Amino acid sequence: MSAIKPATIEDVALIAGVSIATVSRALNEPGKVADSTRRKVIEAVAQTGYTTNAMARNLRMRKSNMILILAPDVGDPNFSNILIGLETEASKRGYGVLIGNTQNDPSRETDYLRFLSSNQADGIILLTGHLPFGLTQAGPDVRLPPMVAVNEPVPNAAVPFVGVDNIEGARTATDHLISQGHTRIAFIGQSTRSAVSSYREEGYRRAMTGAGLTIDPRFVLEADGTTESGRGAAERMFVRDQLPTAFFCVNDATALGVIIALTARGYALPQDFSVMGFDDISYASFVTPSLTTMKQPRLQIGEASMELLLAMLEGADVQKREILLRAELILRNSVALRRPG
Amino acid sequence: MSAIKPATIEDVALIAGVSIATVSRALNEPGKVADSTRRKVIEAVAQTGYTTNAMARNLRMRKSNMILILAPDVGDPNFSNILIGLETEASKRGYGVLIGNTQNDPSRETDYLRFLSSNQADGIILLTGHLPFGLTQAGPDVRLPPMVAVNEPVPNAAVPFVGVDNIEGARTATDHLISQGHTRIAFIGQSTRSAVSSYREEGYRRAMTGAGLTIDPRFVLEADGTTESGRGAAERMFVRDQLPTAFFCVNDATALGVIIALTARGYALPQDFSVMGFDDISYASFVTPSLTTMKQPRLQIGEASMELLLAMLEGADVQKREILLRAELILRNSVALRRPG
DNA sequence: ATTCGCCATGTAAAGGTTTACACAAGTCTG
DNA sequence: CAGACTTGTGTAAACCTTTACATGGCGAAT
Repeated sequence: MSAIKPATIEDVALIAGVSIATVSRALNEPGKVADSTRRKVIEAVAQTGYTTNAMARNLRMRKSNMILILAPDVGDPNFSNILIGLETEASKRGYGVLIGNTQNDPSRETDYLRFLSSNQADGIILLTGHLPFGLTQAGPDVRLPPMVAVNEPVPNAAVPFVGVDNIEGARTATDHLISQGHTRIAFIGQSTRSAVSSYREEGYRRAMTGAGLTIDPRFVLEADGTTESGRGAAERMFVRDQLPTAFFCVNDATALGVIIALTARGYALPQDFSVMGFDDISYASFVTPSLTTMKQPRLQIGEASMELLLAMLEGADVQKREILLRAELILRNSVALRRPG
Repeated sequence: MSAIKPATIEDVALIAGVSIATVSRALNEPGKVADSTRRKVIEAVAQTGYTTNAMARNLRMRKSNMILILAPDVGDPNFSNILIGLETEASKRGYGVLIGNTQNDPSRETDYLRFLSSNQADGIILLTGHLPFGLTQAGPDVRLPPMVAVNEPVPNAAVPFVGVDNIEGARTATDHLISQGHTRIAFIGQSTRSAVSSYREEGYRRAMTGAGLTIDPRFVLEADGTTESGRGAAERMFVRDQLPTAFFCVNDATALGVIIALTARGYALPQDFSVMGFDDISYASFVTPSLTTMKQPRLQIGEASMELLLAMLEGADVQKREILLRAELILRNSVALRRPG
């Protein structure tokens, strides 16, 4: 019974005894068709096992119902739940999700744009923090395809953004350290090159200032966000004569590096030092001591950004919109009351 | 200069002064066209910024150059590097990768099949360990779409499989414990329901038998592969009068549970007990003690499975092929020499 | 000089939809 | 009861390619 060729709309029309136009309408705009004929069509569809050929539909409608996700590293633990959120929301709305792992390689970024130019994707979710190379190349005045930046905003471009409120989150984190009695609090992170990092530093500064604390400039150290950089920064701290009692790190990976360095020096955590991260990556609860951190609402970030992009595709006129979600304080064991000493 | 409508092959033909057929040939089968006209076409393409409309091509060629990846949980840490491998290989060959997060929900599994039936995907990479619900529904004799099972083989179906050699890997792991002087080695895992687990148990048994060791049946405990189940299994062990000196766990999550249970009971690891995992998940090196385990070659698994699927699509007649890759022993700190006592 | 074959190109069909437009048959309205 | 409007359906164009087949020119072989 399984036909070697899949049934087309014509087969259905023939069986139902109507024209192909009516079949199309019966399926897509049921209201525009008489009840009796609609029933005949439905019956014929069931009989043939017809499914509409998406290629033909897409060609005709100039729309693929497909979204391209560009990420520098699909394996990033920060990425997975965002991806689930993106996919869930897209799927709910009948869209498919196409992934592009760019590794920050300009040629790959450009290559993936072919999905757009060849009409295989309707829009882009951008997790790279910059426009794909092929678009920046085209000059500043080129008309951008529908897209939404997630996690990392795109500098100098009117791209709607969805992400966590880094300033507010960093402030909450720092406030937590302050509430535990800490006053000499270091910030480990890189503010010069990464927008995310500079927002988190800003939150740290506001919390410190807000609490009437002064920031010792020697307590603000560069680290590029890797575990290794966190380790190195903590080491550099120990050439100072005065030490902080707490470290607020730009992200969990950095915090992990700091923990490794402090542990290696024989300190007991969190008794001797408190360490705070940001992100709540998947293994934050498994390190020793388990990491007190700010949890990014990744699922919601994914859902919200896809929702925004689909709204744009469906004509909603989103200009320079920005959606900031709150990070949540996760209390674990790497932060403790400052020792009375 | 940016046309409101993208250029079609007809525009190019007009400018180059040839027919659209020649343009198509110049681009797709350069050998079949005179050098001089090919140059004219290339020139015209550059001038118009033409890119071929993939929808039209796909419609005509009945091929989408798109692969659907079905996974129960895209966020699984085991999944990310496989995904990178899949994507890299696909991209290299000009294919796109579509993801479907099924959460083992039959309705979602069925839903994603629409990508196949509507010609939006040419084949499936299956990480779920079972046929998508919509296909099993269709009866056993239904012609399966091109697909490759990864990580978890599909029972009772002629689906080519790519994954790690679990028997050999588990044997290597157990041999390592034996080489450290252990003789009372427990196996924590679930063999009844999961094929992967039963292979790993088989490897464990072969290693034990091969070394002339007997397996105490009380040392083989059920655990469903979660951290919590590992913790529970370890707890149940302690109602016995005799204890093992080493635990080989079906995966790292389980091993982590065992470590947590042992640590909570006040034991020092690895001095008091050795614990071995399997998988080398991303945070295996961050737990305390860091986990000695078998590393799955995830990148290669991803690449090999995509390679196989694409070969099938391009006509290679792969019947019941199986590609098994070797797991690699990763030495860390959760395994030590058995204490002489 | 005829035939053959090859090469480069053009013509037109096919792929499967959606939808603007046309048309016929009712149903209202005045 | 004529005209206007509504409702349901059909016809055919459009979406943009690829490719089977036809054509014409040209060199080689007979």
